[in-house]
Amino acid sequence: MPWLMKAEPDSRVVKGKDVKFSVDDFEKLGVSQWDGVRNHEAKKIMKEKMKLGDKVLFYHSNTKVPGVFAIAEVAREGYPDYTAWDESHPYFDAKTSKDSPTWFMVDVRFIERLTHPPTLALIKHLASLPTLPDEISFIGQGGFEAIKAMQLVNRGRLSVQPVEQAAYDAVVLLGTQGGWEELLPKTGGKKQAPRGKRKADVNGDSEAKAEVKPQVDHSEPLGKEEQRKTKKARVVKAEDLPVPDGVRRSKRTKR
DNA sequence: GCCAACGTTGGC
DNA sequence: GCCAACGTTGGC
Repeated sequence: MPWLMKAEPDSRVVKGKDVKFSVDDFEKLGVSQWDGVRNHEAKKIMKEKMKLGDKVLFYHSNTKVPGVFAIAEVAREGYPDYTAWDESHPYFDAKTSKDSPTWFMVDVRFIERLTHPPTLALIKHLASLPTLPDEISFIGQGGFEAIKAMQLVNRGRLSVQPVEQAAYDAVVLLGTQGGWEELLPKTGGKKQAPRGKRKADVNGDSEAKAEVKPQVDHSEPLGKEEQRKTKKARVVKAEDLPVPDGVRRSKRTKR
């Protein structure tokens, strides 16, 4: 089964380290570890569901133009995300032990860029249409329906999510063929549908991009622990495994 | 076990 | 930078 994985292409500093990972970074790296995911549902997918060779839509999130920028594939199946044990790491989790790892990751291999990266705006727009537009009839009715059902549209916050084969095929076709640009409302238009008010929504105004997000203090022995942290995937090169001598091979800061 | 408060995600 | 959505926490 294909998957969609989100990464943040813009710089964002966590615990003094930049956690950005863009399609450019990915292409240069070739194979990346998908570490830093701190959400149990996403973890479960990586630990148990993703299989060698499965295709992946590489998605840019929390950025100016969110969308699918490349395709990739699973290069190594789930194994413990050791970054959770490194206290200097942005996504250190004091509650996990090496004896029973809580967090898992996979390795993902870059395959190729999409020449017409399907944007979230496009995907949402298509999802809102009653019928398949002629301009993109090449995705077929099945592809159209599958896009409507994408979790990306219906469930924004999961950073690793399953994608139906038909949706994967349609997104790749859109990204390869293009021809959908005119379908979108012109720039400047804020087109988002009004969102419903929740009765008791409190928002502690969290970050703005590029802001240094204070790392959660794990020093306290109490509580319900790790479950709360949902961190976006941050990725390091596969060769950058924990090595005894601590040789730093990557120029990207990590741990 | 319900549900209000809280904190994070992530689009805009 | 703002704030809706939504997962999680914790009081009761």
